[in-house]
Amino acid sequence: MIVLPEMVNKLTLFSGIPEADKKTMLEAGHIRNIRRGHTLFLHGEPVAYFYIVIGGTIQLFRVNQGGDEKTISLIEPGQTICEDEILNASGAHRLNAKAVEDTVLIQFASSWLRDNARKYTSLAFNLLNLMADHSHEFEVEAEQQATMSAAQLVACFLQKLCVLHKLDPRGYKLPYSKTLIASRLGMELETFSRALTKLRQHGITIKGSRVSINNPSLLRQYVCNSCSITDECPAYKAIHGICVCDWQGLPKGKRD
Amino acid sequence: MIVLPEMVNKLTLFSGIPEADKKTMLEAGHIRNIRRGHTLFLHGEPVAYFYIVIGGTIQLFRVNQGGDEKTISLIEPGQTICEDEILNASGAHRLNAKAVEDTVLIQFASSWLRDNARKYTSLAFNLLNLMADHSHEFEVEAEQQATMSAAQLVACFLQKLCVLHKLDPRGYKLPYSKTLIASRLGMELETFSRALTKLRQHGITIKGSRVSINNPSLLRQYVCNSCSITDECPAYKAIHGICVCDWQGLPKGKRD
DNA sequence: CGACACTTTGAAGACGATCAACGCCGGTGG
DNA sequence: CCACCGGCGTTGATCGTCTTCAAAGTGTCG
Repeated sequence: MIVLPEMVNKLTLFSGIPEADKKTMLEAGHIRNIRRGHTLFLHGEPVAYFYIVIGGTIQLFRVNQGGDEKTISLIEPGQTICEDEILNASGAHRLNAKAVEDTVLIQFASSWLRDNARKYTSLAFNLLNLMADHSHEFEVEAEQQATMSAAQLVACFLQKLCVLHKLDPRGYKLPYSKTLIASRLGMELETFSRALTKLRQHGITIKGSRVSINNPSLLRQYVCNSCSITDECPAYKAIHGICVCDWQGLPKGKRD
Repeated sequence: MIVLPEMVNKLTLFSGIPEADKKTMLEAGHIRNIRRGHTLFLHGEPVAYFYIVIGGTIQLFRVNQGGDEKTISLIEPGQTICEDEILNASGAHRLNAKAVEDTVLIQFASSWLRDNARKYTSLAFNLLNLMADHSHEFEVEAEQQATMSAAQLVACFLQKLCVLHKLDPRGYKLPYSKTLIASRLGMELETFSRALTKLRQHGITIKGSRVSINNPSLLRQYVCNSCSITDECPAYKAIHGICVCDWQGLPKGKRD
């Protein structure tokens, strides 16, 4: 018998399902360990499993013609992988996945997800919720990529890191390599590095992998100015706790 | 009593639901006409309805600080609006929507969607499918935006237009203004215009709103070279019929 | 201590955005 | 019928930002 970590039981994905049923459901899962740098699956392979990350980090990425990786997202403990690919008709992985560090996950046959979503309305609903949130995050990110400068993107990333990982903004360590972060932000390593330099003038200092955000105005809750209706942007706040969409510490199009 | 267009009955969204039940469900809808240029809803307003477009086109867009619009997507007959916002917890619109041309849609109270998804497993499943597809399309688009040059994006757009609207590539009329297309592709009108000029050298001619694609190699079914596994990219083909991800007629980084 | 991965810095070039001017066209009003 | 206007698209010039290539610097782990 497998002892599932307590956190899996508490996932909102399984909320609304009777405890007994949940227990049975989760017993179908198998623990899997992926060594740092090893591959979980590749683009084009058939979609066989649904995964829940328990420890470590999984990188989802594409490889373009030139051979370099573009990171789509980084999956952390408590998050899931492949729900969309399973629920989609295509049947093949659309991304590559590998472990950034030694990673532990639980895997379920993909039919497990489909069958249980059919059986438990709550699960189907939680999945709908999850996917709606994802696609919203994606929209926001796409807009930011298009609108903001490299330095702004980096600043937002560092801020979000604090909020989501509950780090102390006064001084924390980057959880990933700079190369990985640059790839995650869709920029070249050199651009990322130069962005860090610029941020020093705005109260964000980075030495090695040690970050500290000293500009107090970067730490309070933001109110979104870019909304067309009111001064507040509840949608953003609901998801991120902060409203990063209007971080304007670095006006665009201005020389240093 | 409202006479619903036949097409609504055939939507895959409602597949698997008994005809009688479907009929009752759909009778809850109200026809709504939106005049060209008029607004359907604004960012920040509460999410009140689920919409199915029957005729015309709805533009979903954001307005950024500078005041100009960034088009997120163009919704055509047979497509739906707001399913994600309804299934998401936030409760407020995250986008603006207006009619590009005179548009007809059916609207349902947002609770209608939630309740019926709870009642009919098939509907919940079809929604999951739909959203999984959307998020995939989004991923592809985000990648293309990041990878391809303006000219490549335009070429792909024109190609897709042929496929999705079943137009004759030898000569067809742009269904939208160039300003709108440019906004949809995330570029300035000037950039779009210059891209059209470049495409002439590659067998795509545009005069006014008349397009013709003369380069035969741009018309056959594409096989994806950028996949890491095989020569074929079933995921792309499944969705688009063509694999636009490897359109390389215009090598990047080369001067004209 | 040396090897190697990772990061920084510099210089040059490509690309798209922006600003400005102009051309084209359809509509309106005198 | 003509003059004027506004919406829309094109073209040119300039400028900022990011990428690319190249080389040097830093850190870590055997």
